[in-house]
Amino acid sequence: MSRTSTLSDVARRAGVHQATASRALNPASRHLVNHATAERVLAAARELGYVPNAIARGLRTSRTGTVGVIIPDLMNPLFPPIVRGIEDVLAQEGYTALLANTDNDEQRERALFESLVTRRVDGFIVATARRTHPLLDEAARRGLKVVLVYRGTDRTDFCAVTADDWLGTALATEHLIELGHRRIGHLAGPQDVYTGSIRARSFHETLRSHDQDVPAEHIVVCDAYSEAAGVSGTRRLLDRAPDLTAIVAANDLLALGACDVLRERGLRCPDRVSVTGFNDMPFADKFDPPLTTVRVPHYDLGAEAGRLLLDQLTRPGPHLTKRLSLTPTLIKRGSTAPPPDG
Amino acid sequence: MSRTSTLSDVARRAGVHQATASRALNPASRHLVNHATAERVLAAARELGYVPNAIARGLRTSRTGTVGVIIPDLMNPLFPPIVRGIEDVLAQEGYTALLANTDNDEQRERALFESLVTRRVDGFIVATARRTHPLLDEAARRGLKVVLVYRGTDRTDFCAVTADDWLGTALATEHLIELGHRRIGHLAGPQDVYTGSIRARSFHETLRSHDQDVPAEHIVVCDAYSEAAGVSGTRRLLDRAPDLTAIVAANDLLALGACDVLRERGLRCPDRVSVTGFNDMPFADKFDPPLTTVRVPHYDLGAEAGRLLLDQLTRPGPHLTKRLSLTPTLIKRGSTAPPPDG
DNA sequence: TTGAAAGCGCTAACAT
DNA sequence: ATGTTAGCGCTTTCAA
Repeated sequence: MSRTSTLSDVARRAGVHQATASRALNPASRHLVNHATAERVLAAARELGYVPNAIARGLRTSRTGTVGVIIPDLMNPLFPPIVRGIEDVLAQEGYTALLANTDNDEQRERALFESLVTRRVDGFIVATARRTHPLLDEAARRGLKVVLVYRGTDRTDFCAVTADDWLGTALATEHLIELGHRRIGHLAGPQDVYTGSIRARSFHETLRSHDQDVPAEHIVVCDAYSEAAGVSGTRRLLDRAPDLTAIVAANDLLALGACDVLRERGLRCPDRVSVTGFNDMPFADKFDPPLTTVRVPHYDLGAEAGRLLLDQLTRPGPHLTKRLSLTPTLIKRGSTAPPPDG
Repeated sequence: MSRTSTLSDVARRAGVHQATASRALNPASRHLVNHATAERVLAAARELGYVPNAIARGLRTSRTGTVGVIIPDLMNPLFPPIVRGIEDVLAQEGYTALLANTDNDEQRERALFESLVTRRVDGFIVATARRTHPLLDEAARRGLKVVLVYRGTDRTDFCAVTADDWLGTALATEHLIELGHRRIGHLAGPQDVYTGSIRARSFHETLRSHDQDVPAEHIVVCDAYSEAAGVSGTRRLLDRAPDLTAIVAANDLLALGACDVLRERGLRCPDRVSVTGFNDMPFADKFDPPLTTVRVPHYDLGAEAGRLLLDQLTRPGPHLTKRLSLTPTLIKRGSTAPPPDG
């Protein structure tokens, strides 16, 4: 392998000036070049195996055609579809997503964010937002273009695409009420995360609006959206309120943890205790029992977030702050049934 | 927000020349600078919120500190842990992974590959390899640094980290033999993919070495590693060989498809037909029935691949082609049991 | 220990 | 329709 060829190599071979070669190679400026000349340049480029250098172009144009996508945890199966939605939409305009997986670790997140800023991404899509989040504050301070996806934040100056978490939780809770449950508990997500707090409030309000009391011991806050957190949360919940006949979990992983504990304590699901999840993660229908859950259009969440960001990137001038909320659906499966004493 | 500040802004504020500022800011060359001066520069940088421009640096040094990671399908839960392993190792040396998700689409793969080459990544980790693969040929022609992970290829000039697929399949097959099965079928993966072909051959050889015949109709080749492909593959398999008492699936998704068909046909698993998977994907233990499968150390696969690539990137001179194989383990769960006629 | 100067590969304003 | 020129922000010889 010799040195990789550059624009001026192509220009020389085509017998034109560098600038002409540049114009010919760039679809947007090709019309400025004589057709025959352009052909010659294209041919030369092909012959030399010329690959444009995005680094050099980025330095010159100060646009890199990249977008930083910050994800809390790629192992959580709800995020890959969001990523795919983002990628598909961005690709339509020639943008590439640079994925950053923070693993729910603030250190890591800072480092990755820094690295993306250093790489001069044109914008960010953030799925790690907490209700108050230093990272977002700094992004705003730096004037970066940011769109939130899946999780909102307390600030109102960011575009965001979220699921209607309030509605989703209400659907799950009302489903249980309709089945006849009167002692329903809630495995809440972390309360510094928007989804965690809004789902908890929706649970509470929905029960209240159906004239059910919500004793404090019926709500337990988990410290992460993971199966392990669901296990310890459910243990606490059942220790305090052993007579619950149903549990609304703030997401599927927590619900899975709940099922683990029910099994461990010999409380059959759904015969003795019903469980609902949230997200309809892949294979939720394959579990034992199949999980009743709230389906969120994750792909579309990603796609819409991508569109919102593209809007900011491609349209000049100031922008409205748009907040989009997509509607979830209740998926009834085997993990919910009427209460035993129903 | 004013313009983002550059090295010369920092230099001016610290009252030194740009070059000095550069040296001070760069850990590797900091020792060339008077300690007090360096402090001044650092302070100035902090005050200005200076963020080095990786684009400019990359243009100058022709090293971007990035690695392209090409994944067939992020929705397949086996890949996220591989990615995490890669990222963790690369991060140790300051490299960043740029993820490219091809969605098993060759067009997409070409486009993403092109885009990564254009972005001048320093190397590639490829998990999409087929046994013969134009992409790899071109990468070799261009002299790119490439390490394969999870899937090998027919070429012998690439470093690769794979699981011992032969052993894994043998473990699963022998487990069924030991349970007493005498009519075992195989849901093979795509035969143009290394894992698909080696697992199929291992299945075949393992049965032969236990003096079992392998009629052609006991092996069905699926055209993808997906649940849907598993469904249609299993239908074909059972249509041809309805008396099978066990199925070795080439991966978990195919196994899931097999279970779907068994359920649809009223053949209870494992009572009537046992099923094994491959990979031990997340939540495989939660399925109904819990899936007996072969656990592969995915994270370590990724980590080792990262190390191999780092080696090529950071050590000068020519390199040996290393091929690493990691050992899988059989995980026995509820989807396997003695045959009904046992 | 620091400064001067060149140049990585490209695009875009300006000139012809 | 094409060429000239300057410069994006940085690192790195070379010179002082």
